[in-house]
Amino acid sequence: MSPSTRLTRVEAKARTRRRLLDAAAGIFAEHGFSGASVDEIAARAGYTIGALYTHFSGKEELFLSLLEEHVSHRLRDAERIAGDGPDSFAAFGEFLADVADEHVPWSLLELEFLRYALPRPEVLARLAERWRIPRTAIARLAGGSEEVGTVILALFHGLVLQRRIDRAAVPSTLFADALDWLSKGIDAP
Amino acid sequence: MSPSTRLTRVEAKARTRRRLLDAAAGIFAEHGFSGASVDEIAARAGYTIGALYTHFSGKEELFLSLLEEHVSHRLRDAERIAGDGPDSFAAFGEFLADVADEHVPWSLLELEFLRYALPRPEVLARLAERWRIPRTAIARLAGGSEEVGTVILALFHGLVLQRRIDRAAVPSTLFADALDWLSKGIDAP
DNA sequence: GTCTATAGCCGGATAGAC
DNA sequence: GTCTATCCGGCTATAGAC
Repeated sequence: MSPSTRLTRVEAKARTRRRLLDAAAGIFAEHGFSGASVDEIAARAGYTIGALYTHFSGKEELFLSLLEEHVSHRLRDAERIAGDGPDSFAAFGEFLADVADEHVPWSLLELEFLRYALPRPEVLARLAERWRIPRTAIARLAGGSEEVGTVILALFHGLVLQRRIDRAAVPSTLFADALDWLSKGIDAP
Repeated sequence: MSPSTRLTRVEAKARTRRRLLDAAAGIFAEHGFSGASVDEIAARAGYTIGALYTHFSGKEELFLSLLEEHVSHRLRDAERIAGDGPDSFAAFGEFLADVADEHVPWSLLELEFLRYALPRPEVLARLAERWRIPRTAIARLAGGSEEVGTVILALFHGLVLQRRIDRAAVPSTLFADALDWLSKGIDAP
C-alpha cells in the first residue's frame, strides 16, 4: 500500500507532463512539427494552452523532449535486434516490412527535423550521430561493411516513403526481395 | 526582324508565369513548402500577390507545376545518359552521384509536400502519379521490372538524405556501388 | 495548477480599381 | 495583367482570475 492515495505535487506535475508529451507525440505524428498546434496538443491531453505553458516553454521544447525519448527507445531496439545474432537477409527483410508502416510518422518527422537542423551545425552533428547507430547495427546484423548498412538504411527509408505515397507500388514483400537482390544479384535464381 | 518588339499577350503571360515559377523554386528551396509565403514569391519575381493569383490557383498549384518540371528535366537527363551505352547500371550510378547534391532541396521538399498531401486524397493521387513516372522510366533504363525501379528510386532518395546528414557516411561512389551490388550481389568480384 | 480571454502577428486568398 | 486594400482564419504566447 502506498502511504497515500493522493499524489504529491511532484507526482501530479510529472503526470501532467507525461500526458502532454503523449498527446504531443500523437499530434506531431499526424500533423508534423510546424503543422501541430499547441492548442490541439493541450486539448488532447485534457488540458488547455495555459496549463501546457506552465510545463513547457513552448512547442520547440515539447518536440525536443519527445525526440530525445524516441532516440533512446530506438537505440534499445537496435541493440536488441543486433543481439539476436547473425540472421539471414530474408529474416531481416521480414522484420523491416513489419516495422515499416509503424515507422512512417517518425520517418516524416525526422526529415522535417533535418530541415530544422540544416542551418544549425551542432544540431546536425547530433543528428548524424543518431543515424550512425542504426547504420552500424544493421551492418553488423547483415555481416557487411558500414557502407552496406548505409545502403540498407537508404533502402528502408526510401521504400517506407514510397509505400506511404502509393501503397500498391511497394508490396510488403519488396523489403525482403530488395535485400535478396542486394545479397545475390537481381538475376539470381 | 520580328513583326513587333512588343510581346503578344500570350508571350507576356508566359514570361510572367516563368518568372513566378523561378522565384518560387528559390523560395521553396530555402524555406520549404509551408515556410514559403506566396507574398515573398511574388515579390522576388517582381510582382505582387494579386498578379500571382491570376496565373496560379495558389501555392499548391505553384508547387505541383515546379515538381512536374523537375521530374521531367531529370528524366530527360537520365535518358540521355542511358542512351550512351549498353552498360546502363554503371553509367546510371555515376549519373545519380552527379545529381545527388543538386537534388537535396527537392528531396526535402518532396517529403514535406508528402505530409501536406497525406490528408488530401486527390493531391496524394497526383503525387503518386508523379512518382510513377521516374519509377517506370528507371525500370526501363535498368532493364528490370517496375519493382526494380521502385528499389532504385528508394536507394537514391535514401542515400541523398543520408549524404545530407553525414557527407562522410555516403561517398559519391556509393551510388554506383549500390547499383552494382543490386545487379550482381554484394559478394560478387 | 489550471482556467478563460485576448493580444499580437502572419499567411493565404479575394475584390475591385486602374 | 497588375495593383492596392482587405478579409478571414489560425497560430503562439501571455495575463490574470480562480
